[in-house]
Order: sequence, then structure tokens, then C-alpha cells
Amino acid sequence: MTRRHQQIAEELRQAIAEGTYPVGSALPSESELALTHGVSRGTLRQAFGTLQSEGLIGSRQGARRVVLATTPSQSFTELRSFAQWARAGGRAPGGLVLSSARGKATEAQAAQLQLAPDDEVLHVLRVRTLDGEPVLLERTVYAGWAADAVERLPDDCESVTQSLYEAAGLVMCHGEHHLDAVAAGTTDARELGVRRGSPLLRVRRTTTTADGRPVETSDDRYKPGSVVFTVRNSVQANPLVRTSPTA
Amino acid sequence: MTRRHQQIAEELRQAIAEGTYPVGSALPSESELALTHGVSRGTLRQAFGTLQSEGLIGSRQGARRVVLATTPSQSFTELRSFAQWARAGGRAPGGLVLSSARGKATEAQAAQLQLAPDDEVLHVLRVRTLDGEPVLLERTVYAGWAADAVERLPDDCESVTQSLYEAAGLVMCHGEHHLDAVAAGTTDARELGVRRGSPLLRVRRTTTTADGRPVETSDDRYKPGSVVFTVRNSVQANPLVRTSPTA
DNA sequence: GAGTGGTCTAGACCACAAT
DNA sequence: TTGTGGTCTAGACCACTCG
Repeated sequence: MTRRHQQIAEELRQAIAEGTYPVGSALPSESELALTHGVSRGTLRQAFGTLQSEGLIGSRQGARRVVLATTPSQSFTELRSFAQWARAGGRAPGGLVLSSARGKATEAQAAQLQLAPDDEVLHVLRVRTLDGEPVLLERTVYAGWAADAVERLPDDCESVTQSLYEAAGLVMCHGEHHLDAVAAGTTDARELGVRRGSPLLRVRRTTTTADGRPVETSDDRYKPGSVVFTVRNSVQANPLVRTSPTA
Repeated sequence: MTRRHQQIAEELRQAIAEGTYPVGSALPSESELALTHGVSRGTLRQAFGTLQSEGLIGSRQGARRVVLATTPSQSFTELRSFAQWARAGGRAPGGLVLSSARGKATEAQAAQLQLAPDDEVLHVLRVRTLDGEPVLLERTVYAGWAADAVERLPDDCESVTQSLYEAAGLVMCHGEHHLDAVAAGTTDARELGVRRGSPLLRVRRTTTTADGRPVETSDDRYKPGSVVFTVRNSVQANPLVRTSPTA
């Protein structure tokens, strides 16, 4: 059963994509759409909220909502596994474990994974491919309590996140990502097929379960050109003028 | 006048920061907090929604909300100008225009700025500093209709976004950002004080007004080490299992 | 001043989690 | 079974935009 507000959001999304409401134009008012869809204003606002968080529409008090874009910004605001993300873009994800070893957590790792110092962790080096081409090298550290499930996965596992859910009921739910750029090291260069010292996009991330328990922390390095991260955002309620008198 | 739901969100934010609700613990239920704050459940949910979008708490139907982090994720989900962002981190922003010239828009630029081909645009090359150290080189293209206001700004303008608002009423409201990594070119190397070919984080962005009209499109290159972008996100309503039967 | 979105209420029912 | 969050309703008032 799909929720009513989701249906309405999808209808509006399509109408925007089809050009019924071109970029820059105003949408019908809340009360108008609530009437035509036979739904209360609250439900309609919920649908609008979804579209707003996708960056499709913008709003200001007193004025009608405005179309900002025709396609939802994907990728980031919604956490996606590499495999899901690849398939959403119509590309075939692949992967291969290069090495896997148990060891002790460093102090920093223990802190990030909320473990006691010297707790056991599992280090995995994994290359990920898109349509057969290597695009991403992952250095992942799994918390010890998740290590068994990870080790049982096949080396060429296509979707780690999906498999961990199916095999161990592990749901990776929240994530924190830090992005910067680094020069490719020897291993990076060899596995990704680039020159040593060439630029890579680095994403350091920590993933947690629904109740906030960290499962893994990872250093992911992307070959440029193959992958671009996109974020769409807005000044939410407060226009610039309100943020501070002099800032 | 601050809204009730904002006050409650702020109270909860502080309680979380102070450790009243440690990471991983469950928060009181909606109805409970609604009672103690003397407010309806809807208002309380609005406050919770804010905290959720800041990545502080997570929720699943049927279970109590859970604390995921103690500090709100800044920077990205909320659009911020360089100057605002710098001040929020307690650092002093600076800037200097290196060159500024009018010209015709390329086809790609015209499309991105929603201009007619051959419309006039303003190219600005600007270096940005943090505590005096250059960290960012901006190559910005402004739509012709905004060019006059931009040219009237002082060369060492500290906050372009703020000044454009004050001088011309221009409010940059929405933005789309594409992130990848590139090697530093000759100009990048000279202005940022790095070696040619060393890795830079590139952010290509387009900024628009409240009604979706593009003001500028820019190629920004960040010196690594000085700046890290952070994104915190969640699988929203649908847990992994729901996304697709086989994906 | 009319219309719009933002806020808030007080109720209801449902799907799901915990026990 | 009980309690929780997710959905939805039908109203109300306010702050704001716009003609």
C-alpha cells in the first residue's frame, strides 16, 4: 500500500518532468491542489515537503511555490549503497575483495566505531567497478561484531549492503560523509589504473544502523571522470537577511 | 518572534549536546514531549523533523526516536556563502578579485544560466582566503543582468553574497553542486600555492534566486587540508528491504 | 485586501516494534 | 497487547506577497 502523500508527490514529480509546470513557473496553491486531489491541506503539504527536499521546488511565505528543477537530485541526501546508486544510473556495479584481515582497532577507529580500545576489527580492501571499469577503491574497517557476516560474503559480492541485510539482518541506515581530494598512492594507482599522484576524490564515511550503532568506517577513493557527487540545497526558512545583522 | 517548534527544536538540540540524551539512547515519545511542552503532537513532530534533517536523530515506525549525533551537520544541506561558512567555523574570511571581464556566454553557460545564446556575461576570477591563507580559487560566470551589481563591489569584498543582497536585493537561495577532483592547473597552482598537478577538490555550482532564476555558475577549486565538506544522511522512510525485490 | 504559505490544534486510525 | 511513530483530517489564525 502506498501512502496518499507519496502518490501525490509522484504525480507532481511527473507533471514537472513532463513540463506541465516548467522551471521558474508557479505551482497551483495548496488549497487548490488539496481540493482537486480530494485530500486535506496537511497531506498535500507533506507531498510538497518531499519535493522540496528533493530540490524540485522552492517556497516562500506568501508566494506560490516555484519549480526549480525537473529532475530530483539523487545520490546524496538519500543514502544509497554503491550498487543501488549504480543501478539507479543504469550501470552495472561490480566488486572484488583484494584483501581482508582481522586486527586491532586504532584509537581513532575505536572511537569512530564506538568500540573499546584494542577491540577486534576487520580490514577489507575492495575495488568497485562500473560496467567493468574500476572506479572506486574502498578501505573499510568493520566493527568486530559485524566481521563474521562480512567474511562470509563472496569475494565478488555485487552489493555488500544488500547482502549484509539478507544474511545478517544488518540495516545500514545513517551515514556521515567527509569529502576532500587526495593524490593517488601506489595502491590507488595500481588498482584504479591511474598515475601515482593524480587527483582522487576521497570520501571518508561512517555508516550506522537504525539505532545509531556504527557498523563500518571507510576511506573511499574515486577515480575522477567516472563519478560525480551532486548536492542540491536551499536556504530553508530564513532568507539571508535574517541570519545575522552583520554577517 | 520565534516559532514554537523552533524553540522546542533548540531545547532538544541543547539537551542532546549536553548529554541528557546520549548517542544511541532513545528519546521520550512524541505524546510525552507534547504534554511536557504544552504543545500539540503536530508541532512536536515539526521540531523532530528539523532535528532529523540535521542528522541528530533517527526514527523508525513503532520504535522511539534515537540520538545519532551530538552536533548538527553543518555546511551543506543548508546553503551557505563562503563568508558565512567561514565565520560559523570561527575563521576569518577574505577575498580578492584577480580579474573581471565581460564577454559572451558559451552555449553551455547560456544553458546553465537560462540565457539566450550570445547574451552578455561577466567572468570573475576570485581567490578566497581563510585567516589570510588562500584556500579557494573561484571562476565565476554571472548572468548579464547581475553584472552591474557585481562590478560595483569592492575588489576585496569579504562576503559577495551578503553585499549583493544589500546593494541589489539579490538573494541567492538555491544551489546545485557537483563535486569531483581535478589536478591543479598553472593558475590554480600559482594562486593557491600548491604544485601543478596536485589534487584539488572541485565544486561546480549554479546558484539561483528564490524564484529559480540562475544568477551565477562557478568552478570552485579548494586546496585540500584546509576545507572538508560534510554530508550526513539517512535512508528516509523506506528501509532497505523495501526498495526493490531483488536490488 | 485577497490570496498564499507557515504555524498550530485536537482529534482519529493504522502499521509496526517491543514485550 | 501496548505503545510508538506514520498518516490523515478539518478546522483556525498569522505573516507575508502581490496587485
